[in-house]
Amino acid sequence: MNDTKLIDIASALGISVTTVSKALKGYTDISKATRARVIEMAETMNYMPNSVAVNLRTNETKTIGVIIPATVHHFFSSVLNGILEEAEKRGYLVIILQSNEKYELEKKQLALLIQKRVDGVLMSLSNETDDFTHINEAIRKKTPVVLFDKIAKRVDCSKVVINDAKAAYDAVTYLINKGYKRIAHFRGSYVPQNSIDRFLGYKRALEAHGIEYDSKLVYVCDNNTDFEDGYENAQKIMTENPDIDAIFAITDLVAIGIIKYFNEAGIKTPEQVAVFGFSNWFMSTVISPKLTTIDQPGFEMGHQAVSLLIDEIVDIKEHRPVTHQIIELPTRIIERESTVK
Amino acid sequence: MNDTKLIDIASALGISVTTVSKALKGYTDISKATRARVIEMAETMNYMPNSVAVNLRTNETKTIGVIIPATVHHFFSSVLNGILEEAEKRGYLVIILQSNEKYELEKKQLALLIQKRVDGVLMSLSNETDDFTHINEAIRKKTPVVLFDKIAKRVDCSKVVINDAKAAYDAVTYLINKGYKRIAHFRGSYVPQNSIDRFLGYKRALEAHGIEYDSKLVYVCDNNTDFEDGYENAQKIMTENPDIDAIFAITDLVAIGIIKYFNEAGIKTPEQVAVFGFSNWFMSTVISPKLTTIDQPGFEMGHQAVSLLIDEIVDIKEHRPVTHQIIELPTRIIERESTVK
DNA sequence: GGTCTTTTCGAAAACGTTTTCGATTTTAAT
DNA sequence: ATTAAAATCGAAAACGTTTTCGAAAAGACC
Repeated sequence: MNDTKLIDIASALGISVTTVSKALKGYTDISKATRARVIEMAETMNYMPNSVAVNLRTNETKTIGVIIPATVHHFFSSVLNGILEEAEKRGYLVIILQSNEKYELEKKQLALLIQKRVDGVLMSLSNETDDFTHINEAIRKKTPVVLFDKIAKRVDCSKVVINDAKAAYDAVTYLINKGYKRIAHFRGSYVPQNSIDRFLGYKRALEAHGIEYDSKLVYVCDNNTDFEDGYENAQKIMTENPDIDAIFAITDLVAIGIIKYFNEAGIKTPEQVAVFGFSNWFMSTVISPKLTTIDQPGFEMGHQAVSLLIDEIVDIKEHRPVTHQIIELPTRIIERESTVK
Repeated sequence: MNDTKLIDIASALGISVTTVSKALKGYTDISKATRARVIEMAETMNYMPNSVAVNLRTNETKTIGVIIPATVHHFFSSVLNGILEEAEKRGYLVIILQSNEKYELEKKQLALLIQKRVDGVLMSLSNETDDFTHINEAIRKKTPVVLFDKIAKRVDCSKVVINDAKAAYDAVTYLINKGYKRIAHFRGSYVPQNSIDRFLGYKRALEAHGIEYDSKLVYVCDNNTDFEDGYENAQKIMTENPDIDAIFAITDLVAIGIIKYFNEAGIKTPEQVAVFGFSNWFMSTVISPKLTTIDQPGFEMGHQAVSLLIDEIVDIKEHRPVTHQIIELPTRIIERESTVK
């Protein structure tokens, strides 16, 4: 009920709060004897330091903020798990905020986190964000920021990403090597960097292997209900371009929508049309046929992002020079049934 | 870089910090004129109150803690979204912790949150938790706790739940009415209340409709990898009890594991064996056949839990008597393909 | 102009720690 | 025994607010 404070221990022992504080924190100018007494008394009185007071005095909160653009789902839930695990390991708490892909909200939330005196913030940008002064402002105020997944190249801070263009290039190259020739792409909307990069990777892979790029084979999935998008566009493409033999989808969810339509329409996967996903979401092993996809290491991304951030926090604290790193996590092709005849 | 504080505004204006503070907080004993000057100066100096100092002085942090037992996935991601949305709306930040179904961790994390001086905590219990003194202790220390989903009946606090027993009863009754006679149950482990209640609902529905309960038809899924559990137990039950005609699974994920095995083994769903899930997880519409399930309103649950918690926080703050409520959210059967021949 | 009320402001304490710096005591050295 | 060095402790300031309470100034009234 009534928390015990330093002064309670002090008066119970007839010594000063200074001595109690020092004893508890292991200062060397306290005798073994009194330290032992303090520690024991602290235990019996069930003392727990008041974090808020400590925060005020030490000017650090052992808390980091996280801003993610979308609802906690699929890929971001993996990232979040990685973040939570690593933060816990390093003794930090994490405050989560969702910007819902809105720039204004993202900006407001970042300000809120700084006001809360978090020691650093992790963020993945909203689709709308094309002005980065709020982030630069945070960095200028000595609140370290590290960006992950949806980043801004122009912001000078640490980042952890995958190479979307390369991953997409690899995927399409894989399909070409497997003998597929008329490869469609179900892309995302036009703004986010990921969507653009994956599209570019697709296009370059085609061109690099002497296959002419045909814009009619690119369908846009931008309803934010990836699954439905995949389903409907699959239906559409099979009437408009029935001669395709493979689809590279921007997301596993889109791919699963495609497969579902194919299953219902009696279109054989991969015999008639192969399907390639992106992310290696858990469900891709459950669907039939199992989905070939790109493994996007969300958990690892969360891990690394926290690690980078906390390293920077302690560097700043100890007045060491900070160095910004860009970690590019490797992706790899997970070959399953949806592309092997 | 260097944040402006009250004293900066004060000295810029040649007045006291007291006056500045009061002006900013709308105290009535400050003249219109000086208030205007203060507010303007605060704006131009870009003043933002130091939350930590405010927290210390006011003894509240406008922050709530959330402890969930499992990794942010499936059902809990919906709850989390509901929590985040409602907390944002009411001006609270949220700190997330995962207990990984471990009692010791849950206990430690609760203590951590209290030490951090969160204004309240939301928790869903770990599977291991059968001692509730840590929770009672928190409540005794005037940190309100509200339990959701995986609750303990014996703890005196607000709760938001579904009626697991009734939902399960309804599900099994539905199966019986559909003509299924030999209905198995894939249950969860023995400790969590949900698991118990769903099992009891299953058993009661059988008995209420003149079907003898057969303990051999109950399989336990307690590996925390629900999907695999479903898959393996499906394999097992078809050799041990090949005469079943339906399975009521404790979770959509278990159900999906079952369906996956059936699909691979050539067992027709629902013709040979019907499958009934629980939660109405998004993926249940993607699997073939689409899964009949119970809709469990996770998002709404998060909403209500936050609402209850914050109401209690302000009641305590204003010294009003607190009243504990138990909100039971309605569930409903979502009929899909896995149970209709 | 004097009294009384209202308006407007600020000094100071408080929240619970941490840390500097000096004071006192003990031990070591001669 | 004297002095120097080491060990042990505590007073006080500081972190940035909020809020109480009293004081001063201004306005109202006769």
